[in-house]
Amino acid sequence: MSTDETRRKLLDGALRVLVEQGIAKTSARSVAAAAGVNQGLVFYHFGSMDELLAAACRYGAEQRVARYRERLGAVGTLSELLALGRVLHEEEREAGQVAVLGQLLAGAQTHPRLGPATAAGLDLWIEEIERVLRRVLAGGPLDGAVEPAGLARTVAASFVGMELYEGVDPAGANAALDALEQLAGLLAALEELSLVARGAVRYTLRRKGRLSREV
Amino acid sequence: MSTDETRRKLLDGALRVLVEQGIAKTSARSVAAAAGVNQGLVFYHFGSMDELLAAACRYGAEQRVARYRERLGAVGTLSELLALGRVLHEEEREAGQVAVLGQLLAGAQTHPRLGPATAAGLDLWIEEIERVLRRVLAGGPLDGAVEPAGLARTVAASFVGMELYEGVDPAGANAALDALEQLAGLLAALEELSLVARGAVRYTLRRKGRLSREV
DNA sequence: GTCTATAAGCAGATAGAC
DNA sequence: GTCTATCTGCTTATAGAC
Repeated sequence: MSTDETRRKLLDGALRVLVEQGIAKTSARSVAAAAGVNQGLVFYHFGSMDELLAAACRYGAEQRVARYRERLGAVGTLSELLALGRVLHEEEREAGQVAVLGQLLAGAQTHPRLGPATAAGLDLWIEEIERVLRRVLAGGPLDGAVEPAGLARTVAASFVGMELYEGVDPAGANAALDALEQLAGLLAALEELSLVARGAVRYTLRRKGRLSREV
Repeated sequence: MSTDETRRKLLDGALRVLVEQGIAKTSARSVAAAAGVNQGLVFYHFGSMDELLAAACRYGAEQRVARYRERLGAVGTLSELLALGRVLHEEEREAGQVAVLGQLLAGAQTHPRLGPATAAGLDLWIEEIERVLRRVLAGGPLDGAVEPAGLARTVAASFVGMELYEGVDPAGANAALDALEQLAGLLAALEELSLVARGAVRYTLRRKGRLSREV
């Protein structure tokens, strides 16, 4: 069998075990079994379990982000971004892929090699989110008031937290997402304010921002 | 030694190992060593590791929530809540206690007994947050537009995600928190809008809400 | 590149002395 | 209630045949 094919099988197997059993049960044996290859090949191809997990993290994040790149690129308004967010959440929850990032984030505390790899995987998501946010916020009342780079990181981290929360309390997570939708809807609504109201809001936000910088 | 004292030592030991080594390295042996007691006592007092972890989760959450209950009760405005949130984040990050919830959330997928216990631990936080939100949002422009119960869950889940993110990218987490602060500051500023602007905003939000319910 | 076999060690959990 | 000793099974990782 070709090197690439076995490597790919192991990476897919690692992601599947992470999704189905969590980081605690993700061992060289369980991954090899899921991949349908011999256990020793984990170490032949990746050297250690840490390296396999790090590679799987990158591999999985690339796959998922590529899956949404086109749809994210088509987003032009905050409302559209919001709608895509809910779709994305449903699809990722079903596939269990965002929870994998949570598993790896938790495991990163023990496996030091895993920290940078997980951060890199998250960065792939953050990069896409930031690009969309920059486009969507431009010209609106939030333009200049919120840093897109930071907001993208907030969104990504919250998303991961939400997926982990969903694992222990699906009803609670649903209520949380509804509230988030309401909140984001309010922001989107701000963009449709009448001109006079918008002017007053912008004035107040600016004054507020200056004050808070002085304090 | 009394039953209670040994139990408490084991609970404290479990939390310490969870903070310092993560769920993956939290074993009966490591916890007993941290607690300074014999390994067999884990099973005498708790029956299994799952039960010990579940009990430690509740125990830790109760401790931490009690620590902030008074300060949370003194919060009267969104700005004050925001300021306390940042303080709370700093203190919890230092103690590593919120990351413990992340560790347990990740582990809950494998240890089924851990799921409900972790959800219960999170609920202690959510309950406090919800109470404050209800008080702070009352009368403001967001009153009636966002469900406090759902928003409290969003805040809690995002907080956990943020703590896990901080573990792999402290600079990124800091940028994320700054953006969150900007965003929350904008919401707080909305409460200080002039009367005419506030009326326009409320009108727009109501119309928007009705529309989105129709769609 | 892939296989089997195995080393060395840690896991959860229990039995029985004290 | 606490201790030691131990069972069983799983872990990462390697050596060496094919």
